[in-house]
Amino acid sequence: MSQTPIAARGRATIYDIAKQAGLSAATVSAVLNGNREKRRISSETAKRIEQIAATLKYSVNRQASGLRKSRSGLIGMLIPNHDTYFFSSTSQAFERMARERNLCPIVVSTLRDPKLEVETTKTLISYQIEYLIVTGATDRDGVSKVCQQHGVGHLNLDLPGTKAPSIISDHFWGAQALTEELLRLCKPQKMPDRDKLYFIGGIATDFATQRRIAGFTAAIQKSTAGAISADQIDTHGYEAENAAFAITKLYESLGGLPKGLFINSTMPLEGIAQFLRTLDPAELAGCTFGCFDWEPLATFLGFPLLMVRQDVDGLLRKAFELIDTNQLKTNHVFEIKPSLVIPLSVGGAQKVNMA
Amino acid sequence: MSQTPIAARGRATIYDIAKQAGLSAATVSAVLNGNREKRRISSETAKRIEQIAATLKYSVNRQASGLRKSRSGLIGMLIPNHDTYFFSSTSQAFERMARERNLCPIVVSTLRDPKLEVETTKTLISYQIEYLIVTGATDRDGVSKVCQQHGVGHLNLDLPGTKAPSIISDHFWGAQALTEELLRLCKPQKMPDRDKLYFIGGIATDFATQRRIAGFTAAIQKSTAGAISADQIDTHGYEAENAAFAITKLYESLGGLPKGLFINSTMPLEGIAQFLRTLDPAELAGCTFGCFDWEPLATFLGFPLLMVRQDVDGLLRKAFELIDTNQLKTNHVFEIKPSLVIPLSVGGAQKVNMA
DNA sequence: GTGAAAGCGCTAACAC
DNA sequence: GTGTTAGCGCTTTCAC
Repeated sequence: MSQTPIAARGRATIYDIAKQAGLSAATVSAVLNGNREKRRISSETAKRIEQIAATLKYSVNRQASGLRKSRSGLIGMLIPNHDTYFFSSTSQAFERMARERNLCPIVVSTLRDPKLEVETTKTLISYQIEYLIVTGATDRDGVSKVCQQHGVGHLNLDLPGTKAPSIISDHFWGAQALTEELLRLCKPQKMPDRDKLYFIGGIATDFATQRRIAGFTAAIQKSTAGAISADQIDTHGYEAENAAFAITKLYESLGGLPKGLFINSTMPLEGIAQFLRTLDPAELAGCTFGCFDWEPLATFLGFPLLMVRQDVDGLLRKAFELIDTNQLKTNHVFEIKPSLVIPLSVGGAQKVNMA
Repeated sequence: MSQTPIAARGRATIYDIAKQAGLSAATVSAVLNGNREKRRISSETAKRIEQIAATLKYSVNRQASGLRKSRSGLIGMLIPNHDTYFFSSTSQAFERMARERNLCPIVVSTLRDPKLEVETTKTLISYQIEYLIVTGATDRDGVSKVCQQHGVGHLNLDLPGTKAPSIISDHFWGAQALTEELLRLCKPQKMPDRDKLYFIGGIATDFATQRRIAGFTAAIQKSTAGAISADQIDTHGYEAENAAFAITKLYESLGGLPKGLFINSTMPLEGIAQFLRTLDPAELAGCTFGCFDWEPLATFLGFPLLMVRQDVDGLLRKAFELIDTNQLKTNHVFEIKPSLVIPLSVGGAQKVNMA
């Protein structure tokens, strides 16, 4: 079989090598996979085969070997989008850890579209991916169902599901720590309504937002401030424009900035920053700002900003730990603590970490 | 063949469907690939097959079909890293356009490491990718060599190579436009050394930096300013720290900020922003800032900033045009014009586009 | 130490 | 309109 000359097909196969070496394909295969010991192939033979493989520019066809072995060496990850720092750094860490395990990473973004999530999952499964990490998806359980039907090990990251293990940030802890720090650092205001912390951004029904509000509320209730009122929380979406609108309204109704602001994620932060640029820099000094989420440039906005930085490496380390130890059949939720990043200009220490 | 029951293997095959339908695998295959017309399969038969496929949760094995068809349906892209806005938006556009063509996108980052670039290329080729887009790689020609040895169509993006077509931003035009705008908007300074534009960031031997310096220089020489001196250009790397150091030194030696600053890319921008925060806000008003490269939050730094935004969509549109029309054998270089983004607080118009 | 042969799941040429 | 068959390139059992 495979008598066609190489040139006609473009790619050399193990049969081409076998023929040139006067050996069988089985021997060539064993050498090229490092299975020499099992077959006790002499190192000369091995060397000769490797030599020929090199001159023929042989490259294994993983479609063929994968088909035969029923293993693809592929691992997939779904993310909402690439162009947000949290997700792009997630891709970066995912890739590194996949490579450490000799798996080829495939990252695909599905734009938080439930249909696209399920479709993409099916596509990845048709390529025989061995595992799937489902990050920030909308229809997590739908994706789980498809994976289960095809026996693909998978887990949720960032947002929890009910049909697979989930690894998420400890939003409650992070929000509470950030709020406590805001309370500690902010300057008291005369006017009662301005002498409060306000929460801006996110969606009230959204899991992460809920947990963050819970942490925010808990910290305030634990403090001398005591009570918290509904008008301290504005969850009109993640879009920058909505946050800009919210802060504008708040500023107008309070007659100035409040003593502190809890900004829920970097998108709303953009809207807030946009508004703050219209203010006199002196005004900003009266307000202490905190943001749940981190990105490099945010450190250098016109005002000091406390940030909660999710532990991307920790999240993925846990994910691969579950994969490595075959713990993909549960639906446990693992919470990973983020860290609180405090700029020098505010705190004194650059970073205050974990509890 | 394939008499093993489904349950034993986990995944249903076309033989399982064929058996249940009392038909042959060939018929099933034709139906499931939409090749009914060629075989003139009755719509009832087709419907029945699809029905059975659905109940068995059949999913095609693309390792097998790809092996048979010598087509994988995979398209690869190499990028330096995910967590930089330019590259992550490149991934985003790449994915969208790949999907439009029914290709499954695989994006892998290779950290500007020449060895990893070549190794990763070989891995992707072993998975039989049909095309490769090589973005911002260090050893572009090395990657080209490997692709050519295996007959894989590919092209360079962002940085040009000599062995494949290249699609790059028109750095010269962008830098020139940015510089002209800086010259137009900046306020004259008394001290001669401060009455100049300075260029900070990048590496002198780097292609993009060279072209940007050329555009910067051309704009200045065309202006009334005339001459340009070597000390106006500081190319001590892309790292934020280097830029912070450079601006600190410059500030000290000039006794203040110059009238304008050309910041080469967002990493150096970070260092500059870091330094600027140590200054009195009033001082910033005396300097006009421009950055070659764009990212969302940069718009809201403490100072007005002109930016050159690369046309990511345009770059990838051109790339896929070459792929679609099979023009991958040349080594032409295509330059795509970026756009100049001018904040309202500076220009009046939000955006001044293309020449 | 090595070869022959079977078969992973699929598609396509050919047969009827 | 549908079945039979060969074979994509590889790995692996069995045989010697």
